Amino acid sequence: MSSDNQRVRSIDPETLPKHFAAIEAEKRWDDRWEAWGTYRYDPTRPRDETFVVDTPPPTVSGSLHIGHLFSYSHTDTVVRFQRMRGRNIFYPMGWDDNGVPTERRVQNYFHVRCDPRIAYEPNFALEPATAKIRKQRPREISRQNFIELCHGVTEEDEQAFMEVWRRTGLSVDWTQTYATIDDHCRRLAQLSFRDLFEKGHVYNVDAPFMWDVDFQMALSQADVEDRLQTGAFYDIEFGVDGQDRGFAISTTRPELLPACVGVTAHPDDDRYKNLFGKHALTPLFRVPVPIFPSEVADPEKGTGILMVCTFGDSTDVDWWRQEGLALRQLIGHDGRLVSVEFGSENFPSRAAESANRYYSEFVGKNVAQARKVIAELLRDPAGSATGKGAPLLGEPRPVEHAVKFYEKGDRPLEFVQTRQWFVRLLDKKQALLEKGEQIRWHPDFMKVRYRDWTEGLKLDWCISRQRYFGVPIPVWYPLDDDGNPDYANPIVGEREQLPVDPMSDVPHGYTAERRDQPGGFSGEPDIFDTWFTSSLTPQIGSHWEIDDARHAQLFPADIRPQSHEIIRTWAFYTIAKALLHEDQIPWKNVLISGWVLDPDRKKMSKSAGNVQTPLPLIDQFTADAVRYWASSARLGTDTAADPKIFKIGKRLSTKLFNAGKFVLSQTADVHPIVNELDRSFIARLRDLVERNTRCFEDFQHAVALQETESFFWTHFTDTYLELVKHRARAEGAGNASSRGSAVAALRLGLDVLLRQFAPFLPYISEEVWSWVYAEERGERSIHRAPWPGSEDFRGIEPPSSDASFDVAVACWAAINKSKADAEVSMGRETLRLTIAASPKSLALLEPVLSDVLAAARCENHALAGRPELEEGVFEILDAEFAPKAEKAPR
RNA sequence: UGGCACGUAGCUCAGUGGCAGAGCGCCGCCUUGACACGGCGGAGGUCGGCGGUUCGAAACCGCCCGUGCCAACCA
Repeated sequence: MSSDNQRVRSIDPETLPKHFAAIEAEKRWDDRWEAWGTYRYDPTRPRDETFVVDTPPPTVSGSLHIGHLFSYSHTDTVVRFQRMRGRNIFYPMGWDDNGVPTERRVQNYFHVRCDPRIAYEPNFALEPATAKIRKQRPREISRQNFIELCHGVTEEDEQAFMEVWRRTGLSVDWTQTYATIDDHCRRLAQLSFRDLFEKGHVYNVDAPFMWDVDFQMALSQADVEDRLQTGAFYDIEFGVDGQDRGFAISTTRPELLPACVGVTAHPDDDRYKNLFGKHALTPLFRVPVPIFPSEVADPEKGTGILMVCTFGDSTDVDWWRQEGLALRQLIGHDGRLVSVEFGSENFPSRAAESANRYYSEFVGKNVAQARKVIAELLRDPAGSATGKGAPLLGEPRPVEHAVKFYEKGDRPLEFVQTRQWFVRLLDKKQALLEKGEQIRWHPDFMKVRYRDWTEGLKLDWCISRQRYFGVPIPVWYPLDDDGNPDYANPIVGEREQLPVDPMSDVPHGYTAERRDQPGGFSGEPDIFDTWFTSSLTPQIGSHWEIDDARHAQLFPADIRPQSHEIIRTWAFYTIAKALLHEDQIPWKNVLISGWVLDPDRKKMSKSAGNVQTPLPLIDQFTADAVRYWASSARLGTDTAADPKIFKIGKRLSTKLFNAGKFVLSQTADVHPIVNELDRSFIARLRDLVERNTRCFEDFQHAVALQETESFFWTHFTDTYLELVKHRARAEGAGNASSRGSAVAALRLGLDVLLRQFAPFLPYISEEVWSWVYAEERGERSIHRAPWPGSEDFRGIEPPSSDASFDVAVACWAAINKSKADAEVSMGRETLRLTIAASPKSLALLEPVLSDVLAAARCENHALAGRPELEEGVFEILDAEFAPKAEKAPR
């Protein structure tokens, strides 16, 4: 070797540890990436170079589980690919701390209750409640002070969450972090409300609406789920007012009998036709109620005729509206029956005295208790509306039926008349559906969930919640001279004034003294539905209404990753907001990750008690290994948390470590890639890169991982590397070219494969990259290195035959099989053998034969043409292997 | 009740019209100089069932069965 030739940069394998010390390396790289600003967003670069992620803000009360890690890993894989393609990545993290879970935690932790009427107390601080304090009544504090306590508690959680994300290797730009309760987000949410108000998309109305009696708050359609419950049909005999006859209705809610306001049956039902226009008389309470026909009544169900109450379900509300029925609200906000006076104007009765006697047994009871009471009373013949015996006919018949519940609630919803704020959506279904079509959904079929939900929308979006920890609705109401609020003319906070808390801040044009005074103003005590803020995450990142230039850079986002169970909430509301504010789509692509299942294929969830937390898994298997498992799942596919898969990932990263050690410890002169086998390997590598690039562009990361892993194992370590390792080590002046070609191809192979793996296995790929490539390529982090492309293969001649690589591998495998059959090690020297194959195959073998023979350690060989053998098939004849050496020379 | 997805080797899953695949597990062998946290070789499948389209179906169509999810079913 002449001394003026340039040597490749190599490592001394002795300087590397025997095994990859993952935990140490993960920490080291996390620190360096942070110090280097590897994942920092650059606001000076143009939009078309920027890739924007609308990150899901995890709820910070509670803890992250492996399902979070799963879907966030998918996002990170996409992001790392795009970064290597040169895109300027905007990848923030958000914390969702609004909502009921945080509220409950703070109430318990400090033993406090929020009362929004109380004034803010500056410099307020509390210690966690002691046992002694807990025995006293909870301390009542202002909303702003309550929010500050929530902040304190959530900050600890945020730190813990950030630690998990860092150890997962998420390439988040932590300088862009937001929290849904912080000033910025409250301002954005209130700006959103103001914009919707100005555009006429929001309204408030006092009307019956879905209500959870435990949380004592209104709900939106998306908060509600059906649960199958066992109930019972009660057949109850009603009288006909002024006549001596009766009929039987069927109901599952007999306790609402005192709230009965009407009776209805199908207009074509011959049994009841003659009753329409007359009045029925309820048993026990003897209230006359109108009997009217309704198409909605099902003659097949129950007795075919039913009572309409205030309010058993949403159909009752419809009838109440359509028929102009009376309103007899018995169920209070707390779910207990309120006191009423039969014989009064709104509760007429033909027997007020007995009605009040009966009803006195209901007052203060909850629904379940009231049902028991009425079940007994209905057995009393004295209560009959017809005088023909007990009102209850027969025994209640058990029935399974769907009942609406708040998804976080324990008792069925009631319909209660309250004043709430709404966003008008029902008139915008078509536009919402069109926006859904403009967004690309991955996998595509998830779009159906959005479409079904949107088409099935029955109610406008109720956005007011009777809670404290959240974003206040920025509204005050003028009070007239009698002190009554003018809800039709609310005062909305001015843009520059936001964020405001109307319970402590004062509207423009008023002074604080005029709060709750006649002629003054009154603040809205409610807060927004948590989705009202969460639906703005793209705008929160882009600083909509605050920084127009930044908004133009970052909106709409490129991707929205999320899970499928919140398509009807988070995705739906975000699309709605972008539509209402700017007639835009909020993002170009939605990436839906599946659920993580436990080893028994059950959904992993807190309520099921089968959750796994990420850190122990990372400690045990390494972050790369856990990410490998996550990345191996396609979008939308539910996936079991399987230790077997983590182990495969760990094995892969070990293999990369070892292969890297081998390849980069080879020494040789810098030399072009010229040998046939080397060129055919590089041609294969080039195909891989092209396929993977297409996969990533189409969000098929799992396919890219599978392809890369399979190539790495099947075409690199198990074959190519074994076939050329002898040539790569061959000393001697005559070997400089072939040796240099082998080393160059090995190094290019490793280089490209590391970069193919980098989005999935950020730590091990960075580690191996740092040994040589970082300096050699002038890119200190692989995660900022360019994604491989044609420039990596420039100047390398294609192989003379596309088949060279396969032929070499097939021939070598045939020799290996003969060794396996002879039960000798693969490394055993082969004294002689005959390679039989078709003449064509032998011709193809010729340019790579020397590498095959070297790998087989074969000293003497013969070739035998066998036209009958299929092309590419090799048979080994007359193989003779050296006897086992006593001991290896080294 | 409707919609969507899924059903392929013992397990976990790839495979969108052309010879049924991978990893794990299993069996046998090999300590070779990157790696025993390794390597080589092997066994193992009627692709849920039935019918259809096609020269050809695991794949496309229809029906059925099973599993999961979503939505509905509230008198």
